[in-house]
Formats: sequence, structure tokens, C-alpha cells
Amino acid sequence: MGAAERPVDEYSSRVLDVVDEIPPGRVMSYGDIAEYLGAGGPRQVGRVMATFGGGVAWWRVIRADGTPPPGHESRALAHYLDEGTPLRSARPPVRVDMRRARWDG
DNA sequence: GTGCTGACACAGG
DNA sequence: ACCTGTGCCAGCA
Repeated sequence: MGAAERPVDEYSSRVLDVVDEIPPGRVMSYGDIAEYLGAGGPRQVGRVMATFGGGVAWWRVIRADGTPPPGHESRALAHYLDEGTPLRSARPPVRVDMRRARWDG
């Protein structure tokens, strides 16, 4: 088996660590995580999620406007409904109510 | 070293 | 709600 996805560098490891701390029903934007870490930028966080996101609650990391990552909307919606994440739109375009769901940490 | 691409953010049309 | 351009940072051919 192998470790299909596993962070090899410190930054990725730290990003995943933060994502792992986001409580159910809450979300953080890519930019929020970057700011929270005080390093890199939203695109870097996005890259980490795209590469190693498979091992964490990736659906809790979304864009600043509340839209889930492209190609995973359906999967993300299922999790939101399951966790009771505040939604602004429960059908495409799926949008999380950032005002209420945003988690500061 | 150069240039394109990307699970982004923000402003404008 | 959608598309476009600009800025930012890092990975990859």
C-alpha cells in the first residue's frame, strides 16, 4: 500500500494539520488557511489540497465565496448535508454560508 | 532560466 | 450568476 498521498514537506504537513482541526459543520477558505499559517498563499494551499487533500476533510476547505472545489461539488454537498453545514444554496451552484460556517481557529 | 498552469482572491463589466 | 483581467506563489516541462 502504500501511501498514495502523503506530504513530504513541512508546509503541506502544516496545511493538512490545520484542515484536520476544522470542526464538522465549519469551513475555512484557502486564503484563511494561508493567513492562519502566516505563510504561502491561497494558491499554495490549493496545490496542497489538490495533491494531498485525499487524507483530510477537503470539503471543509473551499473558496472565499463559499463554492466547493470544481469536480467535487456533489461529494462536498453530501458532506455538508451530513454535517449540517450552513448552506446558502443546497443545489448547484452549491454555496456554503461563509458568514456562519467560517471557522477562525 | 523561461514560460505555462493551477482545488485562489478581488475588482469590473 | 457568469466571464475577464490582474496580482501572488510555487510546481513542472
